[in-house]
Amino acid sequence: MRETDFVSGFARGLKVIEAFGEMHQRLSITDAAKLTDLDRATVRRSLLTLAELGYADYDGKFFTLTPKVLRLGHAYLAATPLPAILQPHLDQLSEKAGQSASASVLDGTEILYIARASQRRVMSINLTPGSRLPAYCASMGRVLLAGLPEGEARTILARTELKANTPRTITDPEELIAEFRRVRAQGYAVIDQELELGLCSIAVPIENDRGHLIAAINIGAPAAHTSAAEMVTRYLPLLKETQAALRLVLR
Amino acid sequence: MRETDFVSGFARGLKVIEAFGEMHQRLSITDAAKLTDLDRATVRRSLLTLAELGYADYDGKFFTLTPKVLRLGHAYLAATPLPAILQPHLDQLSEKAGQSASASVLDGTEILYIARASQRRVMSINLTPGSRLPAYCASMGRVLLAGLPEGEARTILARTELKANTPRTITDPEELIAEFRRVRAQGYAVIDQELELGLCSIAVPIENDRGHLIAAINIGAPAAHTSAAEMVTRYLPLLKETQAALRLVLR
DNA sequence: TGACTTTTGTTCGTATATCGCACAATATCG
DNA sequence: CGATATTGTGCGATATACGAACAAAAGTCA
Repeated sequence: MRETDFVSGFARGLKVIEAFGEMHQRLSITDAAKLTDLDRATVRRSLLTLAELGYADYDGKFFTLTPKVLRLGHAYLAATPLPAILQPHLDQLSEKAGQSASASVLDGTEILYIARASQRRVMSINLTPGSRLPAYCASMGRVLLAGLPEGEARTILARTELKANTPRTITDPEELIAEFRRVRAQGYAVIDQELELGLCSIAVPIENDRGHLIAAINIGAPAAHTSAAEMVTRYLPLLKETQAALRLVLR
Repeated sequence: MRETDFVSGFARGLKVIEAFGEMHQRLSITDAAKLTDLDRATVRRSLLTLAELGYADYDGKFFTLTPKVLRLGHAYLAATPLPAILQPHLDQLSEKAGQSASASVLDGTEILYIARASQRRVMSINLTPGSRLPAYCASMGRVLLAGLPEGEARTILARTELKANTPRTITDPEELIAEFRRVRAQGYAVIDQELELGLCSIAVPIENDRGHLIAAINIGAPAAHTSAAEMVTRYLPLLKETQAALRLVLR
């Protein structure tokens, strides 16, 4: 690609949109400039453009995103067949297990939920398609990272802020790499309250008919209800069953 | 706003992202140019920019969006407090009713799901936050349109493609306006299989403590399970209860 | 309160990058 | 293989980004 085939104004604008997130529903021009590391004048133009197009509101001081930006993200969910294919399988799985079932893909250092069948809400976090969690401490993340060449997994870990969400969280890169090997060998990953106290989950990889890893699915359950050890005996067969069914329909 | 405060390269790029959707998971440069009505060279630069940034994949012929674009849309869901505030109320509502409960806002001619507590999947369509439905034939859409000044509602209807999804769908603008008046008077809207055969739903408006309409919530149920008439007696009290609870916590 | 400092928003001229056109190259198909 | 459609490229005209300077608030402290 040539230098001139890159629209930097567009790239800058996308960076500005991403500056809104988690902790930043309202951004002043200066806030956004700091977060994006762009010039204030440039950020201002991007924000005014967003406002003009209806993607943002402006009260003269702060900018806020409008629901219209969901059109952008949703273009993916609507356009890609994967979530739609997975959904009914997750529904079935969730029903049989009596617990929430989800599917995710890897995006950088995070896993990204692309479909979910939720039973009762047990986590403090509200997960929906589009939600993200750090890969290193999530069961689906372990499975997805384990499916990568070890060098790539290391690179991703190096870029991750490995923080201990609970006392049980593994934060040592070497320990994680060892865990990935175990996951690869046994074909599933179990997380015992590493993300949130009281929450266990088990995940298996989803491959297409050519054996290429494309996603992961999991079942999450309250630790009070199912111990980490029980997760395997109780839910692994169901996950394997879904995994096998999906391998046949995914190209 | 001055002419020069608008970054057209950014606006064009966003238009290109939106070209992906529903029926368009894979777009060639020419496809995208036709859909966006932009010059091929321009679209090509935008697409290559998206690919360079990891928002799209390019196989030399077709572009596809990657999950990364969900970051953009999700910036809204993560940044705005409304979905997070609504979610637990919808969970409760859904549990009490034993049916799916959702919340949406109006975006142009469509309603946009911002939160959802789903029970079993009864619709052929898979709805998640970010999903859209035409406003004129959805219960929440009726409520949201009924909350607008009649002139605005007419304008939106004029921009809508009023198609009969089922034999029961109301497609006559005047009939719809009359229905909006009824909805406004009675404080709720019922849809009897206008969107999809076999599906009924009932919606109420959600106002903040200043009485300003900001969203709508609904309950959907299979027509086989609950007739349209039963929807009111069975679910309206629950919806009213949630509506009252939300009025107290929304500013 | 009022003068001073700091932060934030806006404007402007200019160097530079992007747009869109026309043409060239390549792929697709009968 | 020729016809048609699609994609890639060079170039002049135009629009945008940059950085600094200015204006306007907001904060600070005596």
